[in-house]
Amino acid sequence: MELTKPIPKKFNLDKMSKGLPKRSEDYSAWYNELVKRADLAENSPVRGCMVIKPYGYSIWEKMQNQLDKMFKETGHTNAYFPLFIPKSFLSKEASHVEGFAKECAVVTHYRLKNDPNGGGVIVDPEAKLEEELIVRPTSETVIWSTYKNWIQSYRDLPLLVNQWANVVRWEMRTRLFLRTTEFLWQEGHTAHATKQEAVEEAETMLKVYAEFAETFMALPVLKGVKTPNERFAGAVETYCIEALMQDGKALQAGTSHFLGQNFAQAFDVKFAAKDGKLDFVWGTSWGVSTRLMGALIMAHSDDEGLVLPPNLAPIQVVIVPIFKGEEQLTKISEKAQAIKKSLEAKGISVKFDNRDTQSPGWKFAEYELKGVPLRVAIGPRDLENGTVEIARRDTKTKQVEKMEGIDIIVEDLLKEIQTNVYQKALTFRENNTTKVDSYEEFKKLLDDKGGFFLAHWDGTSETEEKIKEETKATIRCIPLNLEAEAGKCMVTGKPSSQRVVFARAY
RNA sequence: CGGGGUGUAGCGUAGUCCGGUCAUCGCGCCUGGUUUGGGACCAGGAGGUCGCAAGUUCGAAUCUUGCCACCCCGACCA
Repeated sequence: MELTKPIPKKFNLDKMSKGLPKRSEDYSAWYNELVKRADLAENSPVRGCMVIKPYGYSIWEKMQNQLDKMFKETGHTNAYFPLFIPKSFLSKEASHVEGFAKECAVVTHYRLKNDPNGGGVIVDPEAKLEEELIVRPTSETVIWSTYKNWIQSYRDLPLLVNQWANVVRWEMRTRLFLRTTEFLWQEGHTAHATKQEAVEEAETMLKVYAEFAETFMALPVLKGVKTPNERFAGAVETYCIEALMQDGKALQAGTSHFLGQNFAQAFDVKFAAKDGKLDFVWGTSWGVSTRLMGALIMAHSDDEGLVLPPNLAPIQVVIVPIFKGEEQLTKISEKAQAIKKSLEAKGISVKFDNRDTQSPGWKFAEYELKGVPLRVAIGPRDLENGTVEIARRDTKTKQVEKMEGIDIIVEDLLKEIQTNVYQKALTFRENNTTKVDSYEEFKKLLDDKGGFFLAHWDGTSETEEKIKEETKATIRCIPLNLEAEAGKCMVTGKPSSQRVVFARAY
C-alpha cells in the first residue's frame, strides 16, 4: 500500500527527553541529538554558526590548555592578528586565493542608518569601504605581511608564533563542530632560515598533534601527507592526522603545512644570512580547530551519550548521594565531601551533585549523557557498610568498594579508562582498515563496511579524481609509517611503490 | 544555485487529501502531596497571531495565490 503521507524521518519516540536515537540506525541524528542533549552546542540564529554551551566549551578549554602547553614546550609563543584582511592581501598568493575565494565573508560597509522608508535600519550607502575587508578564513596573508616587518636577519629566525582565534569560512553545508561557518582554532605560523628547518617544524607539529590526539583524546590517528589535490592552498606539502569515526568515515583532525617560500615570496619576506646574502624565508603553518570536539564525540560515544576520556573530562568523577530526607543527606554529604577532598588532593576534578530536585536515576542518566568517566554513588546502604558504588562510563560496569583508599582506586580507574577508551578506538580502526587490490572489491567494501582502505594508486590526480567521482572516497593520506611495497594501481594497473589510505570522509 | 521536503506551545508531534466544538498528544515548565540504589507517581495548572500576507467561503490549521524561513540531497569543504 502506498502511503499518502511520508513518515516523518525524525525519530519520533514519544520519549523525546529520554533515549537518544540509536547510533547504528541513524548516525547523523544520533550525533546531532547527542551534541544538543549533552549540552555541548546548539545552532545559532545565524545559519551555519554554532553556540558552544558552557559544558562543551569547558571541554574545548581543556583541549586548548593542553595544546597550548605543548606549543610552549616546543618553543612557540602566542600573539594575535586582526580579524579583517584587506582584499588585496588575499590575492597575493595565487593558489591561496583560489582555494579560499569561494568561501569568504566580505565586509563592504562600516555604518548603518535609519531606513527613511520604514522602521528598520539599512546599510548606509554613503559608508562604502574603499577596499573591502575579508573576514579571515585563515591568517597566512595578514601574518606574512606583518612578518615582513619583523624579519630582517637570520638573528630574527626562527620566528615561532601561534594564535588562538576564530575564522570564518562560508561553507554551503554545515554540521555542529565538524563544519561550521565560524569556528575556533589555533593557527601556528613560523618562519625559518632553511628549508630543512621548516620541514622539521611542520613534522614536529604533526607529531605534537598526533600525540595530543592519542594521549589526551584517546584517538588513534594516522600520520601522513596529502596528495597534491588535497593539499592546503599555498602549501608545498601538507601533513595531516586522520582519524576514523564509528560510522566508518574518516575525519581530518589536524594539519601541518610546509609552505616553502611561497608566502615569503608573495609578501617579500627576506632575511640576510650570515654570509650577507638575501634570501626568502621558509614557512610553515599548522592548525587544529573545534572540529576536534566533533572527532572526540564521534569516536567514543555510544547510545547512552558522550564518552569522555578522563584526560579531557571537565568533571572526572561525579558523586551522587542517594538519600531520604535532610538528615540522611547530611550524613552522606560528610562522607562525600571527604572523598571529594581526597580526590581533589590528587588533582582529580570532582562534582558532588547534592541537588534534591532531581532523582538519583535522573542524575545517573544525565552524567552518562555528559560522558563523566566515573560515578560514585553513596546511599544509606553504603553508610552502613562503609562502601561506595563506583560505575564506569566506558564499560557501563559497577563495582562496590570500601570507602577508605577510594582515592587510589579512583585514580587507577581513571587511568584504566583512558587506556581502554583508546584501545577500543584502536581496535575499531584495525578492524575497519582493509587492504584491497581490486577496484571492484574496493567499491563493494566501501559500501558494505566503510573504514580505511589501503590500496595502490598510480600517483596521478586523474585517477584520484576518477575514484572520488565514482565512489566519493578520497585519498586521506599517504601514510608516513608504512613500509614501501611494490604493487599495481587498483584502477589503472600502473606501478605503485606504496599503498595509500582511501576513505569516505567528513 | 539546482532537486526534494517541512513549517501547529520551549521541544517533538496529531489533524490538512475530504473546510464545520480540532486546536491533539507526549516531553518539559509551575503548584501541592507521596517518592528517591537506573531518567518516579498522583492530582491540579500555565502556555498557541496553526510561518507571513492576500484571496475563496456563512465558516479556513485545512482550499487558492504570493512571500518568508528551515531541513535533506548535490556542487564546496578543516
